[in-house]
Amino acid sequence: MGRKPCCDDKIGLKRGPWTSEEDEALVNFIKKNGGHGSWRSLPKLAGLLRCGKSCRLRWTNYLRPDIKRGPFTPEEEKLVIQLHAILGNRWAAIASQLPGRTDNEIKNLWNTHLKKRLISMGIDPQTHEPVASSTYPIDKSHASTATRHMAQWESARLEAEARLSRESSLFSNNTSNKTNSDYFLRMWNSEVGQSFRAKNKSDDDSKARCQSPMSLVGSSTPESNVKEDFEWKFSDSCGGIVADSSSDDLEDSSDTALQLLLDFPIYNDMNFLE
DNA sequence: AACATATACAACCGCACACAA
DNA sequence: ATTGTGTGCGGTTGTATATGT
Repeated sequence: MGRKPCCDDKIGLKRGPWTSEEDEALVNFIKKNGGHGSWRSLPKLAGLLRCGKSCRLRWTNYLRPDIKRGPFTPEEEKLVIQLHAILGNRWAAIASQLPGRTDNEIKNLWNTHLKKRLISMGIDPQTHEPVASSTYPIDKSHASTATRHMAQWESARLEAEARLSRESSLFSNNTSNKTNSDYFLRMWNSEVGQSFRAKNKSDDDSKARCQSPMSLVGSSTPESNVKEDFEWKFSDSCGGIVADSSSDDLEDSSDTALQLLLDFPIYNDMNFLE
C-alpha cells in the first residue's frame, strides 16, 4: 500500500543538528502538553521548523528526561554483546533491557566499539562464532579462550532458541507471522523469565552460577515500550497458558531452556572481552 | 601550523507494521 | 477489503572532534 513520507515537503524545514533553542521549544511543548501528541502536528504547534519525524527522533534519542547520558559501563557493554548474540541487530529489543539507553546509542556503540573488539578477538560480530581464518587479525592472547567460550555460547544459544521456538509454536496460532526470535524474546520477558530471574536473584548459589542478562539491569522502565509490548502480547496470545496449571510441562521445559542458557559459563565469565 | 585521516555520535531515510476510517 | 496515518525500527549518512603525519 505504501505511504507517503512524513517529510515529503521539506521546503522551509530545517535539517541537521538541533540548536539549544529548538531543544528548549520541543521540551517545553511536551512538558506543557503532558506529552507529544501527534508528532506530525507537533512542529507547527511548538513553533519548530522541523518535520515531526525529526522531532520524535530528537526527543526519543536525546531529550527524553530518563535518558542515561555518558559512557557505557563494562557491564552494559557485556550485556549488549550477550543480547546481540541472542537477538541480533534488533537494537530496540536490546535497548529495552538497558534502562536509559536508546536503540540508536546501542547501535552506535556496537558499530564503533563492540564490533571491532569482537573482530580483533577473532569473533564474527554477526554470528558470534569464532572466525578461524585470516580474514580478521586474531589477538592470540584471547583467541583460544574466546573461541572456546563462544563455541559453548553459540551451542547453548542455538539449542535454547530452537527449543523455545518449538514450544512457542504450540500456542502461536494467531501469531504465525512472528519469527522464532520474537517468541524467544517474549519468553525471556514472560512470567517464566521473570519468575526465573526472581528465583535466580534470591538463590544463594546464584553467585556461583551465571548471571542472567536481564538480572544485570533493573526492571523495565515506563518507556521500554518494546518490552512491555512483548510482555503484553505474550500473555495475551498465550491466554494465560503460562500461569495455567495444565501447562506445567511447558513451563518446566521453558525454565529448563532458560536455565540452559543461564548456566553457561560465558554468562559469568565475560572477562575475556575486556 | 596545516592538512589528512580516523573516530564517535547525532541525525536522516525509507520500509514495515498496527490501527482506524 | 482497502486505504491513509502514525510511528517504530534498522541501516546509512553527515558532521564535529581527535589523532596522526
